Amino acid sequence: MKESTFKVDCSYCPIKHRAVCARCEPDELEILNEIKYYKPVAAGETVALSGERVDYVASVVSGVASLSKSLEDGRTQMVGLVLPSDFIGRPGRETIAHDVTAVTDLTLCCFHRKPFDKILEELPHVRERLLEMMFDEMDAARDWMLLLGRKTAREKIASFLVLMVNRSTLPKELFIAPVRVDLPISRDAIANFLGLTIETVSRQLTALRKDGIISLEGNREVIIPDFQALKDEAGLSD
Amino acid sequence: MKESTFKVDCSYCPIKHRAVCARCEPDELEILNEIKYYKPVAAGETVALSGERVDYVASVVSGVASLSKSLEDGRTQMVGLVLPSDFIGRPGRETIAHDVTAVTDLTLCCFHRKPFDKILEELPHVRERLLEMMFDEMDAARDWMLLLGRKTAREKIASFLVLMVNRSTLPKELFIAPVRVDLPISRDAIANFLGLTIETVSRQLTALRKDGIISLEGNREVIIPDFQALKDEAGLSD
DNA sequence: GACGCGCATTGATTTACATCAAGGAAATGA
DNA sequence: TCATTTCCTTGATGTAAATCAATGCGCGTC
Repeated sequence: MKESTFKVDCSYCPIKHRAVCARCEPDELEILNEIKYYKPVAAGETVALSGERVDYVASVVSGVASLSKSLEDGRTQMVGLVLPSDFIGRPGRETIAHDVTAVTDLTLCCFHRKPFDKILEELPHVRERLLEMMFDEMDAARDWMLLLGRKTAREKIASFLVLMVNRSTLPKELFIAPVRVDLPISRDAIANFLGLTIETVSRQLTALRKDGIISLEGNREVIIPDFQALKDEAGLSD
Repeated sequence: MKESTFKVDCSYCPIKHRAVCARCEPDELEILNEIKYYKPVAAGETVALSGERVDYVASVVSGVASLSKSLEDGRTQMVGLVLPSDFIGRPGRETIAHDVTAVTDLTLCCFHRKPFDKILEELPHVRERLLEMMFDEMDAARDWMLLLGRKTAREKIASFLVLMVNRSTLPKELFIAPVRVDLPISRDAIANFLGLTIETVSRQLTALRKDGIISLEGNREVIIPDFQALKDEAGLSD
């Protein structure tokens, strides 16, 4: 099966200010451009499986992907939510230790792994930016550990909504109530993200609704009349 | 209060093969050496607090430290266990987002932060190694998220013991049963690490003992007659 | 329009772990 | 030596979330 892949010019790239290439000079972009190709992935499709060989690393240009790990009996935990500009893959290693799945339709800006490893040695701006992104990801992971280990179901849901708002809304928009967010993932995926069951997610969402903290429009849209009230429910620290 | 700090020659450094400086050439070590100082920290002391300014980054030469985050009401989650050769701090940023505490007496090999940031730009081997260490830490964090979100108390305890064995025992020694481990942290710290209470930790340890998976000698030493049996209890994947 | 299918909600019940409450054992110190 | 403290274990009880089990709702298909 031939994969449909193609190349695109960087100048109109929507993630050029945040992705791993954000700090690059034009000549550096030119070098990256030579090992790059775009790759669409349909919602629901597997991008890579744990332990599997992957011969590229990539930036997410558009769409949402999830990183997850499972126990043999099927219990699954999402260990990362990958949004546009985020980086997928591990340079210098052929395999990854988690599954990567397209949650929505996805556009990846892929770099062949071996030449990318070489570029990492040669282009300081790529390496610098990647290191910074890893530190940010590590901080987010630590916040998530606090959530998974110590927060109640209600706090988990509230934290999740706060995260969704922060990642999809400009800071200044937060002052214009009500805030609206479109949830990018299903109840089931939220449950896997928060270390809960789908039933608990559903119950806590309706509980927050009954308490007037949020209101729901359809299954995917959440309206938040008072963002501070929601943050208070989240136990702070995100 | 004057801090007691001092400098030490790198050639006998016990962590020189794994720390952030592991890939350095002699001339690079020389440069690092100029901004470095040793710093002892007593068990129980705080190394740094969340949000606080820290003017150094450091490698742990000996001892164990913990990274933790708390909610306002006191619930605490350990988000990292820092062992010898591990790196503490965030280059390029003045503050960190978690508390760092000395679990045992600690020896830190500190680098003044600002010159270290500069060195990171200039010495590719440091940057390279740091990036690799961050990826490893990220993988470990993801394993931990799976544990926190989806494992039972018994699996958590077993996973913790497996981790302790893997970090303190050479692979080939695992074939010589029984394996012995010294737990570096108290029950209370284990509870904070695993997202449990101290009582549950205690109960699960005695349950594993009664089932013949482990035996306990004093409060800190664990003997594992059959390491594979313990791994089976851990739900695999560590 | 009726059927099936995939998601989400809601209710009843169970259970794993937390919380509350006592004690025991080893370390520290007068 | 006996307090005192610190750390750990064990037991009784409570509870938050899981599990089990219907039911509802939108949506595409025949």
